[in-house]
Amino acid sequence: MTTRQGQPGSRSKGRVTLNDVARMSGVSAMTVSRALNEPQRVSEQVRERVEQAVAALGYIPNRAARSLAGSRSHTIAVVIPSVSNAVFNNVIRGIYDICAPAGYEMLMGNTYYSVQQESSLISKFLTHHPDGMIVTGLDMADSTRRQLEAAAIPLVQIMEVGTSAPLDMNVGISHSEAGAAMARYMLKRGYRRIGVIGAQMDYRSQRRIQGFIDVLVEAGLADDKRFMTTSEPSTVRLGGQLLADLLVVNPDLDAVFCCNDDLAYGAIYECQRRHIRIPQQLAIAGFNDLEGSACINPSLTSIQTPLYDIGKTAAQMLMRRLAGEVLQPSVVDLGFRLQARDSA
Amino acid sequence: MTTRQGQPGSRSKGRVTLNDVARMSGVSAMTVSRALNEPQRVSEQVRERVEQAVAALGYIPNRAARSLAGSRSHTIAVVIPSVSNAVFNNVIRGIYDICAPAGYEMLMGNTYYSVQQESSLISKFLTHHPDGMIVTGLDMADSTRRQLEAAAIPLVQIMEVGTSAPLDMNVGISHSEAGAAMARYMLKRGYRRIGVIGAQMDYRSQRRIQGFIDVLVEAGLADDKRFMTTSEPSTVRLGGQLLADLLVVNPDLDAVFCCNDDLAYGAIYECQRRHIRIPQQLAIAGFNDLEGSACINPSLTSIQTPLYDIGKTAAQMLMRRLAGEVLQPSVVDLGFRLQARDSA
DNA sequence: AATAATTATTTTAGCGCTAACATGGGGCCG
DNA sequence: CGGCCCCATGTTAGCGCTAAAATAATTATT
Repeated sequence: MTTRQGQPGSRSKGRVTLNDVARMSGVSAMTVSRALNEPQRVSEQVRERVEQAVAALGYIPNRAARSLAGSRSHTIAVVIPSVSNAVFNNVIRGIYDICAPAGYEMLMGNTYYSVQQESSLISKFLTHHPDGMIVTGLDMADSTRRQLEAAAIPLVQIMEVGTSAPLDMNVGISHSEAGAAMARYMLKRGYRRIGVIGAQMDYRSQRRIQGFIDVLVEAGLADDKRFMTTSEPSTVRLGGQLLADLLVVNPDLDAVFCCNDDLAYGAIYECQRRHIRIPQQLAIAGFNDLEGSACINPSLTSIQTPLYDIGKTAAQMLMRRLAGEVLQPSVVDLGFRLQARDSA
Repeated sequence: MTTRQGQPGSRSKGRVTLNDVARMSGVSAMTVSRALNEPQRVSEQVRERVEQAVAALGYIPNRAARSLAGSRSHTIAVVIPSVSNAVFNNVIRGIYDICAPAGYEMLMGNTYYSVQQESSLISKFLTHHPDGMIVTGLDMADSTRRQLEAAAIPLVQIMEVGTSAPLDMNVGISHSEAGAAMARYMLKRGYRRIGVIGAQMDYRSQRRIQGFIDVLVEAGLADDKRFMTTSEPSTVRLGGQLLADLLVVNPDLDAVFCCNDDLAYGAIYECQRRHIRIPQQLAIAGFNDLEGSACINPSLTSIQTPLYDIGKTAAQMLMRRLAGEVLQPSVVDLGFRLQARDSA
């Protein structure tokens, strides 16, 4: 094997450059650049010779030089709470399916549901001078807001709409409306002693729950001791524990809204262990409608959100803006769907 | 709101540069560069004036220029099958916890379990001229192998060890040994009519299953019609369906090894629906030991792998190599643990 | 006090690429 | 056949930063 120890400090890494390709194919560097980036603008024979030289030399373009020389980085920065969350995975696919064919790269990072981490991540991303940015949520630190305004790049805030004016563009759903829809559904089904469990209380979870509770208040059925939340990260185990805690205080509950499906799984498992029949003794509903929610026993009633479309739409808005189009309106509500199943 | 329509083609974006900061703080650009990157090498007063100027001007460094001028990009490329997979999430955290404090950025991308996607992703990543690279698995296309050799950057192949010689460094576990350990465990527990279900048959899943089956063969208990696999992506639903299919052919099975926990969840749900008692009538085991596996009913027997440590160790090896250290040996097997629970 | 050694800062040059403009050689018009 | 436009390609300059060498300012040593 060749040595890979590198040679820190060596200026040139002896890599093949555009000029090497130019020399080999007998044209100027600029023509090679065009042959690679706008193939239709050079003659066919030149294109072929350049392609051969590229292959023969193993030329790998240098993005840093390209970004620096051109004024565009061909990069979109995507800021989400957690890539590992199945919810955001779908959003990312939607973004990717638009950005990749358009020649844009995605720079992706996690905030881990922390405003502070979000700020430092966005600062870091701005050093890449991305051509556009997609950020989760409408809330952010004031300093970050100012940085983004100063950067003056197209920006789409995703996941939620309606809670405040977006900085630029905005695609998502109304989480408070979704929470309210679930509450109305439960009321219609006849449940009256309704509890709520929530974890990882980011703004969107809070709004879901607030929307849910507002409806209960209106119906005169809200009771603070039935609402149990924590800022711990959502896990299946935590769902079971929160339900257990809730039942200690409220043994007579007839329904529980879990602010996401993972918590709902834990709640269902806990009921199974206690031989509580779902939904006869206790109805359970979740939020996000993950893949497993249709399979668990009983199947889980949940709110399905247009995750893929949120990502896709956000990316499309960005692409159009980058193509010079002026977009009106810039707030898009994609709506949600209540998926009724056996658990509630 | 300020206009964000951008001005494609404008050469300079009128952004604040290092020279602006230098002018304002009354020193040369080089001194500002040092004040920011090696603060201990400039006098305290200069450092302070520079910091003030940076804050006042809202200076954001340009990474493209930095990469181009220096010979290092301060970037580590990470190539994994799927960021959304909970398994890789832990690995990523391990990498991040080492790289971030060392001032390295992570460029992350999915291969979606496709060799072709892996090749194009690696090509794309090489255009960023990362200082190091972490790639999942030991298998890759020959052309990719050559590209990586030509790039001559430190490389760590992660997740599995022992199936072939690594290109450079290697950290992981032996999946065939892990599969074998599960088979021996099942045999010891007295199961004799043992089936296997597998999906998303990447190399590592295949090796788990092969290791499992090899032990059955040795025990004279292997039966091809009890092994059911598909290349579809693993889902909970698919786990249920594969188990159902398997039971049609083998109604007398007494145990099933699922090549990952998601499939095992589906299998458990399917048993619940059919009122098959686990493990009395049918034992079920998974692989990966996800968070929910301890909570499901019955709790799932699974193989726990040192995911966080794999990421951390890989990153550490890379960092040491980048610091100029020569590492021996370069293959690290971190081992696994069989987590016995109620399901098998 | 003169010199050497060390530290702090500046100067110079250039990383690899592309925007903008310049050039040259067809073809088409009047 | 000169003037015009159009196309393919070349030339020039510079994006913002840092490596390396040069210089200036300070401290240590004799």
